Amino acid sequence: MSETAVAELPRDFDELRASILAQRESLPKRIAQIAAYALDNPDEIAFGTAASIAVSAGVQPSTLIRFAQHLGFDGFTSLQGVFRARLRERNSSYEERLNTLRVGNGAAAGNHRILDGFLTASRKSLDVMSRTIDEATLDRAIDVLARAETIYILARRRSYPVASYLAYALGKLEVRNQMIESAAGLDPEMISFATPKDAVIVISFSPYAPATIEDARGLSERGVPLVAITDSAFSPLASFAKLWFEVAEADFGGFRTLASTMALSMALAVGIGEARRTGRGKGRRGGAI
Amino acid sequence: MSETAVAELPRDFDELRASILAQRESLPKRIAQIAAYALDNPDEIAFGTAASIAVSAGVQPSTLIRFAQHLGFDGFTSLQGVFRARLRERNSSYEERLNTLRVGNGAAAGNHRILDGFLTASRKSLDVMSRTIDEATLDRAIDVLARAETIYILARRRSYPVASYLAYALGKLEVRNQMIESAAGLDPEMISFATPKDAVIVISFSPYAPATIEDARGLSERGVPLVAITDSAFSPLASFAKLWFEVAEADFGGFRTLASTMALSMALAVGIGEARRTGRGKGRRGGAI
DNA sequence: GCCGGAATGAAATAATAATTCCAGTATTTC
DNA sequence: GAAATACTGGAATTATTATTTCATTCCGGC
Repeated sequence: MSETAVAELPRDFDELRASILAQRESLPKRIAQIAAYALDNPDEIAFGTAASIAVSAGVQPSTLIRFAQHLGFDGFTSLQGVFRARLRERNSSYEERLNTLRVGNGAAAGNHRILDGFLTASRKSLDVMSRTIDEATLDRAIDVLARAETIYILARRRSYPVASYLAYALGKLEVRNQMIESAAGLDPEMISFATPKDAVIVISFSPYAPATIEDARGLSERGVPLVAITDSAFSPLASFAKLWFEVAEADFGGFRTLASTMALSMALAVGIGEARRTGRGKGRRGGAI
Repeated sequence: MSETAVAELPRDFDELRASILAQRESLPKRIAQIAAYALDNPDEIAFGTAASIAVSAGVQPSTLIRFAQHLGFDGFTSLQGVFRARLRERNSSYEERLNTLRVGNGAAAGNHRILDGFLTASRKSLDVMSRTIDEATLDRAIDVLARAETIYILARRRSYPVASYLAYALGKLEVRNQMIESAAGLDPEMISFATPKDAVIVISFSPYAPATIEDARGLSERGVPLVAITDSAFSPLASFAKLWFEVAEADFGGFRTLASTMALSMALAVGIGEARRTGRGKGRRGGAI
């Protein structure tokens, strides 16, 4: 009953692990059994019910509760919370930081905070892309684009900077490309030049520029291969582009970064360049699909 | 009540995702709302309870169950199972990937390696900026720019995407700005409008675009305050800009990233917006459209 | 070999969460 | 424009799951 030197309760998984290891000698047999099981099968603890875990670890449910209480928790549920937090933590370590970096507060360090916010948001975007990018899509996109006679680039508003970078990089790599800009009002003619032998890179994020969507749809209907970069499976682009990347950019103060979109674009450009140089995409059809 | 042709139920997350996408057009409003939420916050679904998810997605718990049934599951619990399975699997595959990245630095698939290179280079650039940015310069630059009647933006070639982003962001923030583009050949006139009451953001990296340097020099000589973003103290811009940032972008395969330049630009834009809103930038708030 | 205290197992209970039901409201169809 | 149908919100109900309780067993000291 009395606080038998339970110290403080572990707040995260590492602390919990350390706590278990520290007292493993002095634990009762069944508790030790659960402790070993927990460290070996953390996912089971995170997802299972007290009963199911008990069965698979060969103890009674009540033992699980006693185990949790031994560690200083008030029940199985809060112990389980730590195991779950461990799984989500991989994703959300930046969230916390971004939340503490609100734009408005703190007059003195305000500007530095803002920069810090964008740096953090950019890093987060990059990390998310590291984890979620689909290699197969990347390979196929580069394959399709490397085969194209002319690559049309279609992006407006917030995505326009990416388009201009792509045009620059592809130009440097001597890949023929054509930006479709809205300024001059020549878009319809430009678009009419595109054939199924060409390809389009289209970039648009919510709220989608209507002109971009319509142009993309038109091109798609005429059989021009489309590679889209967009932000969700619900994007209109996702519905009619054969190949599309989902890019989740973090934001700060309502302004989303372009960090991972940019990195992806650079990779596309260089990948296309490589494919052309090594002949992977030239006239040879029937490679990888 | 009868089995209304619900097809087969998704066994893993990818199938589930595909299933959602396939019918997204025909889903009822609230169901679609949950569908979007689920694809955006899969972790919430994996760990939350029906009630907690319902609150955070802004629907009723019963809607969640209807959503699950729409997809062919017999209830929320079995739907949740798919989200949990994904989390377990993703976890192991993420660790796998990290390992292969460390090990097979050269042998890995070409295109993925390229993307990875740009992601890494971008991260590195951000880290460098975190460490080296000069707060005082940032504060002063934002102060100067917030006072300007019109902000002129001057950047070409590789830096042009940054300029176009700045123009977009400042526009959003209702800060009057004017890009100086080379295309139309109107630059001289545009530049002639600038007065010491305005300010210029000029961005250029080695090899510096001659036109940018000349324009910047001209503006500087006419007393227009200059804020420069460039890559070294030896840059010509550093010599005649009162305020300048040194930005060291990492590169991959000879292509430098724009990650930290972009982050800095976003911070400048938002910082200017903040300064205007809070009146820090003198009294000229009416200057914007 | 017996006693006291901790540890354990098993079942009862309390808490929590999923599901169902129904009334009211939109939306479609004829 | 009316009827039918589908959708939604909210509370009631049922199921599941964590926790508590208590009788029993185990184990070291006298």
